[in-house]
Amino acid sequence: MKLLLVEDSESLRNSLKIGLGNLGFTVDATGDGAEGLTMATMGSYDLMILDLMLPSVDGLTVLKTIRRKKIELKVLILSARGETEDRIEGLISGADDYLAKPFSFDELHVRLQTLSRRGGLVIDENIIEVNDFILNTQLFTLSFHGKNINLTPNEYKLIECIFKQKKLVFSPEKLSEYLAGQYDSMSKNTIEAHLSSARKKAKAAGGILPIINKRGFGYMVDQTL
Amino acid sequence: MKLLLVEDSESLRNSLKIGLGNLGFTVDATGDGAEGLTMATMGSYDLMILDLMLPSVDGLTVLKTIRRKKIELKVLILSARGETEDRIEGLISGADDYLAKPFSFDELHVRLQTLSRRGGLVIDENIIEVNDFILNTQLFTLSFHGKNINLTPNEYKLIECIFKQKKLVFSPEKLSEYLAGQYDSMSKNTIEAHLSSARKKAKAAGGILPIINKRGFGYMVDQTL
DNA sequence: TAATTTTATTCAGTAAAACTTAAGAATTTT
DNA sequence: AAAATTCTTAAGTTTTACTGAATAAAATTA
Repeated sequence: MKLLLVEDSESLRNSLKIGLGNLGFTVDATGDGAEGLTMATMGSYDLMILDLMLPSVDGLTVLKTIRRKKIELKVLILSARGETEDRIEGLISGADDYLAKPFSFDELHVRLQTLSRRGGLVIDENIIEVNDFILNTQLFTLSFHGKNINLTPNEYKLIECIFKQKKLVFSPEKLSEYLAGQYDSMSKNTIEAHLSSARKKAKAAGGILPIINKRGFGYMVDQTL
Repeated sequence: MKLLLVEDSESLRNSLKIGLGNLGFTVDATGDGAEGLTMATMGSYDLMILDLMLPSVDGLTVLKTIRRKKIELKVLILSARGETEDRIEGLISGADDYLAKPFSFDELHVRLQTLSRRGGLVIDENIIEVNDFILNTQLFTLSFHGKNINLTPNEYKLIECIFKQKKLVFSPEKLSEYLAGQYDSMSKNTIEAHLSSARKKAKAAGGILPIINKRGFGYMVDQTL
C-alpha cells in the first residue's frame, strides 16, 4: 500500500511519515508541490495526502492536474484554512476527502481506512489495533496516536502474544513459554517486570496499555475500553 | 464465531460488546452505517446485529446492499421504532430476525442462538449456561443478563466445578479437593465462605446464584428454577 | 415449639499475587 | 574492548484474596 505525502511543514511531514509507516503504509514524502506532482505521475501510489499550502505549485493545482491526467489516486486534502470555501472548492476539484488542520493522528487514520476500504484496498494484515494502540507485527513496532513506543524484544513479544488473541487469558507460565521457548523459561516476576516497563512506556506516550491482569488467572486484552 | 455489531448508541454498543463477548462471540463494533457496510464486506462475519437508526447510511440500506452483494451473513435487525411497517419492510429486505428496542439481553441471546443454530453455527463450547447465568470457561467470567460478575479465583473454580456437572452433588470435601489440589485442603467453612461471597455478588447483579445445598450431602445446581 | 444441628454470613487477621523500582548480569552494538 | 542496551533478580510496596472464628440464620428433630 503506497502512500504519497505532500506536506510543506518538515516536522509534520516527518512525524506523519513515521506514524503512517507504523500503520503499514509505504510512505514517500516531499514538501514541494511540483515534485509531488511528478512523483504522483511516476510512482504508482494508492493514496495521496496533499497539503493545500505548498511552495512552487499550489495544492489545488496539483490535485486538478492529477485528475486531468486521469491518474488513479485517492487524494486526501489537508488544509490549515478551515473555511468552507476551501472545502467545497477542494472537493469539487476531485479530492476524495478533506481534513482541516489541526487534526489528530487517529482522525487521519480513520479517514485513510475509509478511503482505502472504499477503493477495495487492504491496508495491511500485519496490523493489530487495540484501542488506539497499533501493533505492527512486521515492523515490530507499537504506536499510540501515531507516536512511537520503543519496545525491547521481550516487551514486544509479550504484547504481540496477548494482542493476537484478544479473547484469551494468558497465564504467566504460558507467557513465559512464549518468550523463552519450549525448553527454557523465565520467572513470573520477569514477565511482570517486562510488562511494567511496557506499561510505563505506553503511559509516557499518553496512553494506557490495554492489558489487564485477571488476578489468579493471567493477562489479557482489556475488553472494557 | 465472529459477530459484527452496528449500533449508533455508544453506551448500548459498549455494553453489548462486553455481554456478547462473554457469550463467546468475537465482536467488532461500529456506530457508522458506511463503516459497518465495509466491515461486513471485508471481514468474514457469521452474524450481524444492525440498528436501523444510523448516521451516514441507514440500516435498511446497509441490509439491502449486503443482500445485493450476496454476502453470506445472518442479520438481526434492531429498531427503536416498534412499528409493524418497519418490521415488515425490514424482513422483506432480507433480515433473518427482528428485535424491537427496548429489549433484554436474554432476548437477544435467545435470538442469536436460534439464528446460529439455523445456520449450523456453533457459538462456543466454552460457555456454560445455568438459568440466566453465563459462565465463560475461557475468559473465567460469570455474567447475569449481560452484566459482569467479578469472581475471585476460588469463587470461580467452585462455580465452574458445580456448573460443569449439573446433576451431581459435590460434598464440601470434593470441592475442597477441587480447589486446593490433591495434597492440600481447606476447611468446609472456607468453601462456605467463598460460596457466600459469590452468592452476594450474584445478588448484587440482580440474580440468585443457582447453587443449592442438599443438607448433609453437599452442593449442586438448582434445577427447580 | 424448643433444642439441636447444620449451613450462611460477616469480619478481621493473614497470606498471596501483582506492581514497581533499582541494581547487577548478560547480551548486543559500536 | 568499551559502551549501550536489555534481561533478570531481588526487595519493597500495594492491592486483592483467603481463611477461620464468631455469629446469625435455617432446617431438622425431639
